[in-house]
Amino acid sequence: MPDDADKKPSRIQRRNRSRILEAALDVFSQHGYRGATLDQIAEAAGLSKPNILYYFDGKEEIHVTLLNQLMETWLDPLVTLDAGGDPLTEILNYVERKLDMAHELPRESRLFAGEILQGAPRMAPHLQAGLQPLFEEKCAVIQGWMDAGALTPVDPRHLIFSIWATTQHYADFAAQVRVLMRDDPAGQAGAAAFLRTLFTRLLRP
Amino acid sequence: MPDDADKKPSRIQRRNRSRILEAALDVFSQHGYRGATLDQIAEAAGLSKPNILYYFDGKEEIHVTLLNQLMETWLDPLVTLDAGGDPLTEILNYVERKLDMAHELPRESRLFAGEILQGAPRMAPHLQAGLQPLFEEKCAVIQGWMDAGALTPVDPRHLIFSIWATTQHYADFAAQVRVLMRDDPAGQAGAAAFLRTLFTRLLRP
DNA sequence: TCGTGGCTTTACCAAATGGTAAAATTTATG
DNA sequence: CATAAATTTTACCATTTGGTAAAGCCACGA
Repeated sequence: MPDDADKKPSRIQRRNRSRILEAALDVFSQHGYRGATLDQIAEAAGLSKPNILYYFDGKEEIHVTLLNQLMETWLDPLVTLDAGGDPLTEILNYVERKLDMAHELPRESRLFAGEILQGAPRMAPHLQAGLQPLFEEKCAVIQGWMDAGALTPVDPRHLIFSIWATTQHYADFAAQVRVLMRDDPAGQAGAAAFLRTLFTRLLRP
Repeated sequence: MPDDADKKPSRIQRRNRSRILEAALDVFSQHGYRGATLDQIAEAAGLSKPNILYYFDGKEEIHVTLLNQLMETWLDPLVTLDAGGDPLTEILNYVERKLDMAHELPRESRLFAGEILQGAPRMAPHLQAGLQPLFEEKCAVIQGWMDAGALTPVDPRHLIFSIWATTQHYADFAAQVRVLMRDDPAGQAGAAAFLRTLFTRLLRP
């Protein structure tokens, strides 16, 4: 059993586990947890279903593993928001990084969105333990900037929500955006410019 | 067969069909299309599974019916955006109505979000035929306001996306918002105030 | 009261799906 | 090379699930 946590994984184990996770990201993000099947994941990974169950204890473990890995990547832009930097620049850089992620990692964004949409049944602990402390830390940083008069005072919590919502929208609602933008190739740059304006005008004192 | 479109439905038919749709909204919005089962819907509706299939041809027809009904409600606030009104007031009223809907009809919001998230497999035609023309009409209205100098000029398409994203976020990501707001009872009013500030500062010339 | 047609239940079914046992095969190791 | 360990395949299985057939029930008009 490669699931034993005490031994270091072999070359084959690392390769196959990452193949499985890559395939599972595709399938889960497109069909949701329940909509994804082990057969689909197996085919996308180029492995047999029992072979997949040799590497993971079950469908749920694959999903949870994916979600855990995702949390790091996902929170990284917020982690790097620097209390010592220029306030408005820091916020605008955060927005830009989140928007880049929506464009570069749409599957991850949709996987996350699907999980939250259904009430975070397999992620509630991670939200509580991983996201909440970081969120409150950065809210305090932003509140400090506002108290110092460096930013227009607004509720930092809703500010962060609005950044998440507006950036992730381009990944999570891509099907809708595609229809309404009629494949405008300047769409991505347009979104960046719009959001820069939006948050600059909100926050510049 | 009550599915025949030529006869007017009986009292019982109307009652049971609406029971089924109400139950299905609960179940589909919570578990997604594939995650929902006819048994769950049947139990929630207080009917037997074959009885449900007496009123609807199958699972997919229930889902599509729900989506079709939803479209009207969903687009109504945008429909009522009035080219003759005061531009900023019209936009802020639109934001407010969308936010109210997110709070009052979260199941509908999540049903819609889930469908788009998975690429709108059962809704693409409706987006094209129902949403797109309305979207472009209202974009033109907003563009007109901007050209007249009544609003700060920004891309109206991204403006509308940002309104959808920020308002629906409170319904679609409620599980996350709940954790991070720690059940702050002033949360709803806070969101309304924040969004009013956000879009006022963006758009007021 | 007796049909008749609309509605509901009972008893199923075939396919899909998550998962397992164990044989077969490949890979690493002495 | 020989042997043990790791990996993969083959052949299954039990449950769930969307759906159906047909018998039974019930309200209502003649």
